[in-house]
Amino acid sequence: MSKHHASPQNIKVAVDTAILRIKDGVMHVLLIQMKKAPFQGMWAMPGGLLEDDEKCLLAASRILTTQTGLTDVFLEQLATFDDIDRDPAGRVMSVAYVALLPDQEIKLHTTDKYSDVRWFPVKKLPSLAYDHKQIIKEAMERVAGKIQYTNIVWSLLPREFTLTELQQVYEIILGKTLDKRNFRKRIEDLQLIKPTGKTRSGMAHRPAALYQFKHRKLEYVQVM
Amino acid sequence: MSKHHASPQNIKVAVDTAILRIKDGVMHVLLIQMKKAPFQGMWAMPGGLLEDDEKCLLAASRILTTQTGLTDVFLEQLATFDDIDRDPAGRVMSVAYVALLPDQEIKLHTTDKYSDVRWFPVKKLPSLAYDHKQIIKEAMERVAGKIQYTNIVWSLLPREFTLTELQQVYEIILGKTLDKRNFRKRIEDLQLIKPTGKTRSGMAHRPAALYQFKHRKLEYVQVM
DNA sequence: ACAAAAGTGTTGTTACTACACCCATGG
DNA sequence: CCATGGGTGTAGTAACAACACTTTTGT
Repeated sequence: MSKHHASPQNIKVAVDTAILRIKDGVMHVLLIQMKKAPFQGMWAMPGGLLEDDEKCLLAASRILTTQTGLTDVFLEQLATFDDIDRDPAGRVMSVAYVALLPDQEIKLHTTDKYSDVRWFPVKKLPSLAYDHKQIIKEAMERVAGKIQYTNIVWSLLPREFTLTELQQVYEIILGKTLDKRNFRKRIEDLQLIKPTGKTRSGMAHRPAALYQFKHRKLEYVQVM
Repeated sequence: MSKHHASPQNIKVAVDTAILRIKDGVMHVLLIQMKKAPFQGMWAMPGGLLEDDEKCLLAASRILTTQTGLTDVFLEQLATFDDIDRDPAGRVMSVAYVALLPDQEIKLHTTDKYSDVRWFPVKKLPSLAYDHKQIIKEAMERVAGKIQYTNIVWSLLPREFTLTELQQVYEIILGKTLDKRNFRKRIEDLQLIKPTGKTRSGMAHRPAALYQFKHRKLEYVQVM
């Protein structure tokens, strides 16, 4: 309803982005190390206060591009976190976003705002500022849920990939192994991907056929 | 990350609640009619600006209680809506919530803030203020999705209910008819409900056995 | 006795699971 | 020729879909 009272609000709005990617067989999240008190030396998700004329999604996108240089990736709102004392500096609520990146070389852009930027396995997080531990947990739950009834897995894979790579993404996110033949049957039935005709050779085994997604945008399909 | 800049923000935060309930066989949403310009005479979801020391969930709960007098109902965050010009009076973002109520007599509390309060079928909405049409649409999608993989259906039913009433809730939300025998088999397998021993008589047909949910809180189960 | 909703089983079909061997390549 | 991961089919089982009649009550 957004009705206006006489008394002005004293609430600030920040946007934080959980930037997720699979690396070395486990899910990683991009964290920055903070320079200033009260969280000096601690790690946090990249984020910042929202500008007056900026949509949250745009702010999340800006944060993502600043840190990674990437633009065309999966990005969606997760939830808004507003515990009264989540920020010791005052009432700051965070509209959190989730970004999913393919497993590729990413040049991390360190800015002078932070003392460091790094990928951390989500299961081995350092001590985090604010309520970011909770936000990352919910981001993971969102991904694990959504990979089962949508095609978002495309966002975690490069344009061309092998069936084994596709299967590994599912195995990592769901935390269980899958039967190769049953998995391939399932994927074929869904008709989400098509062979590119190319193969990936150079390894000491039979070359794997490369596939690509027919559509690289969110669709709803019962995968598992 | 919630870092603080020198320039103060000029963004307000409101909380709006989509209060949903099944009535006369279709989903209804509670709307209030606005008194003031620029949306005078138009309808909107109840809501209001967030207080400085108030959590969003608490604000949503307060809104719900103010309008309906109810307290112990399903209430969860939906999403945050922040189109720059969603409110012509300035930058006001809305943290939207969804409330689900059982189909029972509800005394609506009209306050002098609004000129009217009413239930509207979600498929026959009047002209709505702000982006509330979109918010209600997303609320409905959330409910339709969540009823399939959780037990939230309890929130739309009274404490005691018949199997037919339970089935009707699914049929209304999913928008399709279900086979009675298959439905009952499914529900029995899930073990979410138990018979109360009582029956509902007084109608010109065989009395129906009454059931109740074992747990009236959110659980994850594949229902359909 | 009639109308109206409650309650109840079986069968065919489809989807899922479990499982093992040959293939193509690089070293 | 050996090591490595790529690629493929079948059979048994479990889940799901389709379907119709009898029961109990109120009028």
